[in-house]
Amino acid sequence: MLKHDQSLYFYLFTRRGFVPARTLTNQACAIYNEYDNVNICGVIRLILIKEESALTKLTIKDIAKEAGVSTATISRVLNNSGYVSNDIKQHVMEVIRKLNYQPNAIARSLKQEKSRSVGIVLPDMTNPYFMNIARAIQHRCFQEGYHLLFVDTEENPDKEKEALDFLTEKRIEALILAGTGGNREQIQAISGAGIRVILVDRRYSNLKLDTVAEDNIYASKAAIEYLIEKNHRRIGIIGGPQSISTARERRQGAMIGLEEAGIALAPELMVEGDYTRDSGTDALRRLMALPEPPTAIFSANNEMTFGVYLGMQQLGLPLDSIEVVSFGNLEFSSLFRHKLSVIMQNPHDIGEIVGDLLIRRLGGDDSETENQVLVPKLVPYEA
Amino acid sequence: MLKHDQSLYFYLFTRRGFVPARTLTNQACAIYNEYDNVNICGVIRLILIKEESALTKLTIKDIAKEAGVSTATISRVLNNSGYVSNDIKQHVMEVIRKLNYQPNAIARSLKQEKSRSVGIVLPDMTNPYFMNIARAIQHRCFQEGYHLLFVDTEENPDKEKEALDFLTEKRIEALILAGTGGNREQIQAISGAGIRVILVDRRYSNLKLDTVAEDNIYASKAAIEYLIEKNHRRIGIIGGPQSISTARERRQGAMIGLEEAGIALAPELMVEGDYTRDSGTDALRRLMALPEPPTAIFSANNEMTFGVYLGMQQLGLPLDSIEVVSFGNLEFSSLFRHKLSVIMQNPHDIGEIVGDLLIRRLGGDDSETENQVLVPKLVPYEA
DNA sequence: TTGTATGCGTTATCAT
DNA sequence: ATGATAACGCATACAA
Repeated sequence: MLKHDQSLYFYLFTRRGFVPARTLTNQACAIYNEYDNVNICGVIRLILIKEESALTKLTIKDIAKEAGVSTATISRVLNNSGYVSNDIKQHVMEVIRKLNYQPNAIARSLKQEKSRSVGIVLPDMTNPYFMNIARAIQHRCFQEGYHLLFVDTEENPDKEKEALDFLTEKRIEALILAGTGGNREQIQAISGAGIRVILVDRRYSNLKLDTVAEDNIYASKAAIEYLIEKNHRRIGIIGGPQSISTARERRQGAMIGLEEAGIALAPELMVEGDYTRDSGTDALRRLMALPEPPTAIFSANNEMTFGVYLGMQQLGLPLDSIEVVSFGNLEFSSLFRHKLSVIMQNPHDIGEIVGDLLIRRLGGDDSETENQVLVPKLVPYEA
Repeated sequence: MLKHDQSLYFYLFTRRGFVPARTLTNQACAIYNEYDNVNICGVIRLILIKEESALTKLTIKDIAKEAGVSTATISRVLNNSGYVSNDIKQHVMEVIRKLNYQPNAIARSLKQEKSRSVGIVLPDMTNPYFMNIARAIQHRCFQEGYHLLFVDTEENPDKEKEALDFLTEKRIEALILAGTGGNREQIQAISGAGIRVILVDRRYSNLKLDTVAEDNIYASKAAIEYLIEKNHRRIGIIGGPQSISTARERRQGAMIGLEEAGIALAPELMVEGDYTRDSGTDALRRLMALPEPPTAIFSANNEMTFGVYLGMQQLGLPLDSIEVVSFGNLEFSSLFRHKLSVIMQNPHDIGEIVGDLLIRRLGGDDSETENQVLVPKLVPYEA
């Protein structure tokens, strides 16, 4: 129950006007407590009543009237623009605070023809890799007064198309895209319309767009070299969907590694998954069913690798019976004593680079398209 | 280079008007190729030029002029509202398609006084638990024409406050909140302003708001009972930050479990972490340093549990030397043969329930505040 | 069935 | 230094 001696505020702002809370009778307290039938303390109750109907509904006109000045002046105060005397400024700010006014960002956007929003289109919102990228970007955007409109395409080009339409209707000023591989024309069109597009993680050949991605070819090659150095000769390669650039590059890097070592490519050792867990399990089964199964595996992403281990378990194979090198961070690898080495990616760094580039581009930097490459490190398991 | 016989489209839509691409001379091709100095194939180039400057800049007036009707008619076609003859409708849609017009969602929002946006405030964007919730909600929202404005508070009440201010300025129609525990007044105010608030995962006592959360007390009690049944008597309890409702409830449930079994609460066995990995490692160290260390541990979330295992490794303890029950999904648990049981949470289900409730509320459902509770299941490890 | 005109809440241009 | 007012792009009440 509200007890009047608990009040930290001097006034209750009710529909009947201001009531000095310190002088409230217990009876009055009872009435306010009835108000919405919740038992909460005085401070909260006070604010509950005060805010009611205010927040969100007030316009610059209300403030102007209350402050006895024009809307232009209010606007100038809000934006720190033009001249406005200190007295009036103080007074206006006081009124704004008192009435708890918040400017309408939608109207502002319309007038300024600037949405101050950035679209970010990702293939999987639940994947910490992408969300670590996203978080770093958001952090930077928020600082600069931009906000992110997220859409998850679930690797589906049709959803991606919907997402892109949606975002352009929202008049995003820039687009961050880890694409499905489709919708090239639309992406090109968006870029052509003056919306800055930054590709992240995944490239589009033939599209001249800012890109921040990892050197998949180099890292995959290094992974194969590592396995060869450990005397493996039959290496299973579990690749991803070839519509995605990272999968193509990782496959290519692996092949280069084998080639340079003078090891003939064995087609039966190259299987294509779709970056999902199940496809990893399936790939392992196929590999182990070969007359001469591999002694080591290179897997193009972490989900498939997880599937590989689940597969080993299902087949009754010891988890260290096969040496594995996998792209992507695998949390549990630090707990394993198994033969699992990972190619650590840097989602946070990628996000920061994208964020910086984004802010630069939004700031009007029209210089040549950039192509930033990060080199992920191979982390061998500790024996 | 663009070769004119590669063209799949009949026309190039340039600033000089339509140019039939099939009749382009090689010289003309060279010119177009110079256009932005990118070597791409004819089809993409075509679209590049076509879209340039169009998308995003056109207004309803342009369409009206081009179609020879009034803006009102265009609006009616766009919204399927009011009467409009079939002929005109067809014609207008054709013009829209031809010019690639997309309505300005910002202007529409201002006019309709509906942002069609929903704020979602989460403590950690990189946590798959929350993102699984978010994804289900987003899915539903997208279907219904709403979009989500995400903000990550990083468990910081100050950032949360900023986020809430930001979102109300964007005139969100509803707010989904997994809160830090602070900002009660502001949350109450938002609700009071007619913005529907739905709490998810974490409750706020005294705030009468729709809530969808898990039965942490029940599940924690069950966890303790499970351990007791396995003859553990010294059970370490690693709790989370008590400002967060889930942490309070999990602690309370554990205590109830012990009490009902007639086991005295040993204060030295109850340590408080902060839901982070490091704090889990730290907690384990403290527990194992006791004169009489626990034989089992109940951990209030998955991150801390991971820390616990890292700690065991650091201390040189076998990972199965201590029986553990942990809240939250731990991916690797399915690969472990260790004594790790988990309380599986249902983020996707939570998201779906929130999504349904949200759409109902946005549809004007003003019925009594709802309090939905999901019961997470204890999944014992397989010996 | 279609068109005209007004206003949504701002900002910015022009006066004063 | 401050105020009046015209847009921004769209939806809608009202006229025709």
